[in-house]
Amino acid sequence: MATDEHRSLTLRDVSEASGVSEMTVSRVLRNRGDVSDATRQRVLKAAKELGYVPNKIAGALASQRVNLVAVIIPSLSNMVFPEVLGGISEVLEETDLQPVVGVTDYIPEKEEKVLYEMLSWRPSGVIIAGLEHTDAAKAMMRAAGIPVVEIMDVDGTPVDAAVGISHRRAGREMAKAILKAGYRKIGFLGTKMPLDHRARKRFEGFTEALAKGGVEVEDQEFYSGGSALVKGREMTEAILKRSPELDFLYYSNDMIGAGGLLYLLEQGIDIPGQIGLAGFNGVELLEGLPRRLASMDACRRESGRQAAEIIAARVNNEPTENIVELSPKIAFGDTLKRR
Amino acid sequence: MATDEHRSLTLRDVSEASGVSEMTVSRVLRNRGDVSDATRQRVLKAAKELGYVPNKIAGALASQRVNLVAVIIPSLSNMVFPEVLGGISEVLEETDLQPVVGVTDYIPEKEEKVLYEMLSWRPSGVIIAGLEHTDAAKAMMRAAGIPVVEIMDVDGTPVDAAVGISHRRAGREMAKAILKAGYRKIGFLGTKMPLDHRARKRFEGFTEALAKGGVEVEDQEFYSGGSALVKGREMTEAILKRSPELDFLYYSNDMIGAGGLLYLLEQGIDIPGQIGLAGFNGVELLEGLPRRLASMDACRRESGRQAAEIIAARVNNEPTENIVELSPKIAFGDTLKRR
DNA sequence: CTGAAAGCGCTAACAA
DNA sequence: TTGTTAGCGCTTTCAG
Repeated sequence: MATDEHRSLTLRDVSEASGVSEMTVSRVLRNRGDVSDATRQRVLKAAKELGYVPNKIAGALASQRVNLVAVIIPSLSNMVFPEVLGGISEVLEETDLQPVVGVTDYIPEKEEKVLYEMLSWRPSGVIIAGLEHTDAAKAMMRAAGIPVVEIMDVDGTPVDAAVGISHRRAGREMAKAILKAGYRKIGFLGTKMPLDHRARKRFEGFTEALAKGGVEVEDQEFYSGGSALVKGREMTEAILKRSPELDFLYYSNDMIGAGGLLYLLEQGIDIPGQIGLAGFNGVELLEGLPRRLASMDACRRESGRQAAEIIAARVNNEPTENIVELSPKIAFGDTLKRR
Repeated sequence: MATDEHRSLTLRDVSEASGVSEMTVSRVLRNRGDVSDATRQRVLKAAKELGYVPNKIAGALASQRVNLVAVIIPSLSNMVFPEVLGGISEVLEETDLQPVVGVTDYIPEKEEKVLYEMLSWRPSGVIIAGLEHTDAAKAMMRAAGIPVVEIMDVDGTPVDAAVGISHRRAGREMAKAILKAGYRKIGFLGTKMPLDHRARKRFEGFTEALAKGGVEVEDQEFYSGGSALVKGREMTEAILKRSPELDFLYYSNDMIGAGGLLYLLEQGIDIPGQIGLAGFNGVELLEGLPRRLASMDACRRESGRQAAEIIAARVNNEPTENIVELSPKIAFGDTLKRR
């Protein structure tokens, strides 16, 4: 009584079942080359009846082609990244390429590891968030000899190509809008995340533009972990207790901004008269709040789309732009006075 | 002047650079078998200097082992699924297995395609959301000869193993709690999604338990697409305009429930006195709203964890439970009277 | 239109 | 401790 050790079906099984050579079976299954309709039908029938699933590992090794695109992002729970992914999928679905996602949790070492792991499957391209990577990671990407698109930031030098917004500029423009609206006592609330380079760059652009207007950030508040909505409330309460003179609060993301907004409304504070608010990201999720928070769209979906398009073009040896800067627009909502 | 056609480094390159046989290089790189410390160092040095990244495709073909676990879920934008993924990663990180995510958009044909695509890479296991799949998909999973865990639902017959909550029971328990609190005129608001089997089962359990109490759902309202928060507002307004006698609204997810809550608070309606509310999922994101919506935890993270544990055990030929039913608890929050 | 032969880059199994 | 040999399942290439 032999143990029925499991073994996947192979081309050979289909070949034997259909009485056609492995080579021809392979051709049928890939729609390559000319095959008579009669044999094609026989092969298809046999493959279906057996329940044959081709082995891409063997196929990839033989053909030296892998239809995978490595997509490396910091987090899935941020809502921002699933949207980027949506843009990527949308475009890749029209090609024979497939995205494969890796998550870094904003940790450089983990990014390096994920990248290594993914490159070892020899993907056709890499889409990776941000321009900041370890030297080893950059070296790997350069050495891989495949198209690499860094997304969601263009403030820096990409390994190969980049698509995204300038966070420095985003910070500057929000600062200008705030000054123009007449606010002068400005507080900043954000994540305690030295590794979120994009948030840092926004802050830098923000303070720079304020400085040009002769204004400084009066007070700051940082958090990490926990429910962003709750943290937004708590931080807002804390910063206003400490600095009641503030007339504007700039939040590093919409979620904490929304928490702050809800808190201030409950306190009966006049928004945007007494205090103005703005966040960042243009999170659709927040439509439906009592007031629309001022924000700035980070062009997430579009970043994904364009990155995927660059990969797809490069895979076909078509020329592409190397740096695509997208322009986020300010949404004034109901929490930032318009001028 | 030869064109510098790109070619990945191979074991052979490392072998030549270090003067050690390919086999030994392979051993060093995989930490397998005994290798003298001297040669190990030489190999490591050579590999690092060259920037060698192993080719997992060849490795997998030769060893017939792939350390990938296919994870197939309906959507990434639902917040629910990233949390499941979190649980999976958490457990798999302690093994040498790696999750690979595929998304189906709730479309059975797409699920079938994604599954086929992933199985063709010969993963070590499959974790897939739900118990409803096309016959072809079920056949593929059975034929794959690898552990398969269906998650987030146990109302049905799994192909192999299942981990999750009973949505029928969840619906029943919420209905009982509502009746016990004294509400009698009940409205239901949900997604227009014939393919969301879990929402359907909750609804079935819900009406069943109401019926036992001699109560029927008085009115219903469905939506599709758009911002859930906004839809929650709109639907709530619509259903109450049509059926002002309602004293309880059961939402099929927390997001639309939150929209409804915000709307009703703005209308100055007494919650949970005049109208009670409940959602489903226990979304952390919503903490921080003016009131906490009554809800029911779907044990998302835990489902992910346990599914991953089953896969990991099976890969090592260890025995496991086949069906794990998790028990969601009602969170009464501030919108459902307690009795 | 179809088939046979020769690998793709690595590892299992065995030999030294 | 190290090396040799023979594939893994498929596709490329070249011959019918």
